[in-house]
Amino acid sequence: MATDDLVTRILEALDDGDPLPVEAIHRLTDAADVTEPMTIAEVADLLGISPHTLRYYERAHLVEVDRDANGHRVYDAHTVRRLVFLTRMRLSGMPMRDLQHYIALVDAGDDTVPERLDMLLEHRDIIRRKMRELTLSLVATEHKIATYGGAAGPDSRLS
Amino acid sequence: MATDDLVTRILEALDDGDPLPVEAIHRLTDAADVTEPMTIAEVADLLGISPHTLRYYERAHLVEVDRDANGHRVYDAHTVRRLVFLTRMRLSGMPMRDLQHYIALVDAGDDTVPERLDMLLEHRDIIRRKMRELTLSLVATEHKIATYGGAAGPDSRLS
DNA sequence: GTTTGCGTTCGAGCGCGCTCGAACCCCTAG
DNA sequence: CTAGGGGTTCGAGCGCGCTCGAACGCAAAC
Repeated sequence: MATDDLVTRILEALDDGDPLPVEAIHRLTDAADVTEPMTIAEVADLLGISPHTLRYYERAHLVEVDRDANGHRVYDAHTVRRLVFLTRMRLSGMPMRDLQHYIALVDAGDDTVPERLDMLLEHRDIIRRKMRELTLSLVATEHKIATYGGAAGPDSRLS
Repeated sequence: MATDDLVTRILEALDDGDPLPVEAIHRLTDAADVTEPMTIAEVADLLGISPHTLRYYERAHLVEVDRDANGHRVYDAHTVRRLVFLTRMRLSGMPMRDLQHYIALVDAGDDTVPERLDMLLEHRDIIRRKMRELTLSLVATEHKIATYGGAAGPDSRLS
């Protein structure tokens, strides 16, 4: 139900033409139902990042990952969910430093929930700000496209 | 009139709560009426970047800037407008490489308009994609905020 | 039995976009 | 006269987030 709600809101938010939100939505929903342990290649594929990066995240103490008898990494559902979260935060620009801090708080127990909440609120504002900046750039870009595409008027040499 | 149109569309686009689009809109509109030559400090201030970065952009051949009798940079309206454009493109993630290419095309004359248009179209798509990614991250972040803020349920230890 | 493929660890390297420091110059104010 | 403030050039350095290569291990396929 929570997932349904999420997807609904996402679909509402994606009012523009839809080149490829599909993959992203898959990442969101599919990841939620992960139940089987996964290999590094599978997780990398799911998240759209490289195995190198996954190992790097582990070295950075963002996740702990068990090994099988051969010493190969085994990603359980909990770890995968954390990685989905981390990947999304990275994608929206949260620095590694902050994620390391956040994860340290998570691992430190429930007492740190207020601070985590603060971080999330701040990050939410940062995302909103970025979206505003992008909107501005988008409008400017579209304006320039219209200028070039329509009448290549006196503005054409401005930039 | 073009500016009015732009601002109108920007205001429409900014439907969310408005912490600080003001400064950005100022950058857009104010920059359009630049008529006096400016110093490097003034331009840096206008664009919200450092004089160091402005010199760096010049070294990278994104702009050419005249000097006064003392060898100090003098930014004319044309150059400032180009820098406004460049800054916006940088802010929306266009790499230096691409901007260098774009500017080379601009300086190469009108024959390159189609290629420039292609670049702009591609960049527009990239911006849209980024906005979709940000939307997803925003929804996820808000969801987590709601979870933490409301009932710190069984999800609280997930991440 | 050897090749192929996927994994491991470790440390080094890289590309990007600035960012800075040093040494210098010129103008103006006190 | 001198001190301060803002500018100049040049090259080097940095922080970030990966990204890669080397050397190795194990296991299934031929």
